[in-house]
Formats: sequence, C-alpha cells, structure tokens
Amino acid sequence: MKAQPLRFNYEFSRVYRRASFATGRVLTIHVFHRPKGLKHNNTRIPEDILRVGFCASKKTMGAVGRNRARRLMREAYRHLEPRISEGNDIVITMKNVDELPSYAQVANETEVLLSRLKVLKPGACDDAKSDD
RNA sequence: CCGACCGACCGAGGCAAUCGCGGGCACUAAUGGCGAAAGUCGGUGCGUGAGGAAAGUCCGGGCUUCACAGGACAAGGGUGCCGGGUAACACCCGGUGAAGGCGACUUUAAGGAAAGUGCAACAGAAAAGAAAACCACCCCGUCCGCUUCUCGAAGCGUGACGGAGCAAGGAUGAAAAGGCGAGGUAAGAGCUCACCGGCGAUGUGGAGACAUAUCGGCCUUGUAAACCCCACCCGAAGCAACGUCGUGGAAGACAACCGUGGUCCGCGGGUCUUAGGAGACGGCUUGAGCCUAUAGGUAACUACAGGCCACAGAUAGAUGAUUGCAUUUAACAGAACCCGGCUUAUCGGCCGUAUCGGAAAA
RNA sequence: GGUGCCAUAGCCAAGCGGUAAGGCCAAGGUCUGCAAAACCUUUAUUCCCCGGUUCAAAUCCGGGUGGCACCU
Repeated sequence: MKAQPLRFNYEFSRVYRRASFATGRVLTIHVFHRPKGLKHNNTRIPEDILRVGFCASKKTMGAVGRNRARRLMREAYRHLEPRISEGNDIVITMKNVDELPSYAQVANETEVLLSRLKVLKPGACDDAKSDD
C-alpha cells in the first residue's frame, strides 16, 4: 500500500502539535498515530495507510535547494517505506543548514530517527537489510 | 603579438545499466476490485518531462468577471528630439542634437523657463526686472597740512568729511545680467566696432528632428525626476479571476405521502427549489508558435509558399539514488494561465563573415 | 501565485530640497555619608545599498536588498 501525501495546513498543524518527534543533525521527524475513525470532510480515512509530508524552510534556500532537499528526503523514505507500520502521519523536515547534506547522510539519519520513534516493524528488518 | 571594441550562439556537463516519479498514446487475451454498460483503478509497452534568465513583478497585451454599453469634459495616472516597426509598449530599428573617448565606439526622461506661480539656505552690497554700492576708481565742494609769491591767492597731498558718477577691478557664492580685444572716457559701461556665443526673421537643403547662409536688434539666471502649460495614451480587478457539481448545514415551498393525533392547525420525517462555505472537476496549454526558401526594406520587421507538432502541464506541487566509463571541472538558478519586452543574478565555452589603438616587420 | 506597505542612534520615532527634532536606555560629571530623584554634558557623517536630476538629496526619479501585512 502506497503512502498518501499530507495536504492541508490543519493536518500538518495536528502532527506538529500532537506528534512525538526525534531530531538529528540535519533532520527532524514527527510521527502521529491516527486514532481510529478520524474523518476528513465527513469521509473516513482508511486506517491501514501511511500519510507523509516533506518540509523544507524557505529562509535559507531558494526553490532549487528546497526541491533538492525534498528529493533527498523522499528517496530516503521510499527505501524504508515497506518497514514502517501503518496508520501513522509522518512529517520529515530539513533543518536550516548552510550546505545540503549528501544522500547517504539523509538516508542513514532517516532510518535512525524512525527506529528511535519505534515505528519500524521489528520483523522486517532483516529482509530490508538484505535488499540494500 | 599585446590591449581594446562590437555582437551572435550553446547549456539541469555527457553516455550506459538497475530501482523510482509526473503526465500522454496504444493495448488490457488471462486474472483482481467497482459498475448494467461505457469505463475506471490496477497492469504491460512506446516515446516524453524546467530556463536564459523560469527570478524581480517594472511595463505592454491576450483571456475572464464586473461596470459602462453612444460621444465629450473633468479628476487621477502615464509617455515626451524626429521618422519607422509592432497586437501593444516605457520595447526594437534608423537618424538628429548633446556629452565622453586618441580611436573602433559608447551613453542620453532630449517638449515648453518669452503663459503664470513657487524656490535659490549660508555667505554677500545685491539672488531675479534695472535696482542697490562694502573696498577700490574718478570728479566736485569744505576743512586741514605743505610749498610758492605780488600776502590772499595759486599749486600740491598714501589726509579727513560730504556730495555726485561708474559697475571695468577686488571680495561672497553653485550661479552676479553674454565672452574677449580695440576704440572711447574724468573714470567707466554693448556706449561704439570686429570675432565668438545666444535670440529672432528670411532664404536654401531635408519627410522631419535639424543643418546652413544672410540680415536685425543688443539680450532673456538656474530649477519643470517643483506646481504647471502643450501634445498624445489609459474603465477596474486579477487564474486564489471565473465556470460546472456541490454530502452536511441555512432559507423557502408542499396539492399528494409517512409518523404523532378523534379531526383541523401545528410539529417531526420526506420531497422539491434557491444561494452557496469546505471539497471535487474544468480553466490548463497549438501559440501574435518553430524551421527552411523566396521577395520587399539600410534595419527593426513584413508578405507569401512549404514543412513540423519534438517544443512540460504539476496541484503540498513531478527530474532523484547507486554503480561504471572517458579529459574530470560547472555559475546563477526550478514552470504554476499564456505571450512580447525591460531590469537584475551569473559560470564556462565558442564564433569573427566586424572594427580600432600600440609595437615589430615589409 | 497575486496585492499593498515599510526601512532614520542600542530601542521608540519626527523630519512638504538648504547644518537630522524629541523621548527611553547607556556613559561621564554636579549634588549626597551612600543611593534614588533632579540638573549638566556626550553619541547618527554610509539616514538599508547603487546610480541619476539639482548649486545642494534622508527628502525627487530609476534599479536592487531585507522585513511586515492581506487574499486561501
């Protein structure tokens, strides 16, 4: 099952307000476990999907830098997606840094932070590592 | 050879493999979800996917809604040498004037100050109608001093005071009412004259800006990116515009239907209508389009013929990761309705059919 | 994406072309046994940056940089 994007401002705000988060050198990750029966426009959100949003600040980077940051985060997330347990809203944010980090740094930090937040499925670890 | 000057062009540096993303077209036999079907989700294949500035939002349009549906004026805003180009422009091309450069060449918001008003601090005598006079200059008068002699007159003066003349010199200022030379004068002054500059008139050349010749009088500060005058132009807002659908909720209607009720009214449900917040879909990409040839034009550009759709259409916003190869190094930077310009940011390469200065050689 | 506004000392700010007001804070001094209050003195020389008009620009004009607000 593929992840849906987080879209609306109130959805991001809910994640920022009520989620648990973890911070690394270049990333901050917020994870919010949706309660059952959460509605959007009077339609039930399915409980077995992931929703994710990627964030980069407008202050230090131009549009090119923001796009680059989002691509790095999306690529790192794509490799880890099958191991993440469903029913969560996740926001991954690039911190304000002078130089953009390399992909290896972003991928490594994404895995560390997600495991610290305990949303990785324990059983799937071995399979994922063999894929890499 | 060195140093300049003028333009034109190219681009996520390239190629390959694997995984992954957006949208387009074709297929979807078997199997899977929904559907009566068309189809859609999914699947497979093919080709495709950021810029010269996409930026700033500084101008000009298209397009949409509103207003006016005709014309004129006013207000507000804009443009401003001349001619042309263009859908239009504050853009482009060609020319004129001015300024800069040895030169190739570059820059130029460049109408009107004699329609009127305002302002010109400080300094200075005086700062915008001709008036005034600080120092100095010149003349006259009185006094004072000296000299001479015929003894109350004459002459003289780095002298004092008063009056008149002058604006050439000094001094102030960004700027002092044309510049400079000669004549002239008590001293001086366009007071007179020559030349230069400016203004006006006439002639000639030019489509025009303007150039040039002759004559005239003798002058009129600067500022209009101060108000203004003149000529021409402009309705407003913007794709978060706007159009379609629109659960819930709101308002209105109900002849008939259901519940409550003995019946009517009423209430609740239900049905229909209206505007429409959230949301969805459309607007959304083929266009003042690109390439080639011919003709006109100095050029910008235009006309016509043929060819091409390769030239994005996302909707929290699509181009990434890893590995390998070769010369190993990439700046500014990411479409968001679409075009024409301007401005700003910026690396590397390439071209010379174009030109100038210097040096050397012939 | 679109629209509007602003930038003056450490802070708040005035400033219709002619030497950049004022308040708070700070520093120094007077006063006091010591403080507070009061009084006096001091601080802009790139008025966000670059260019232009003008004799003269914080002010007028053009371009840039940074910040704020609104449209959902």
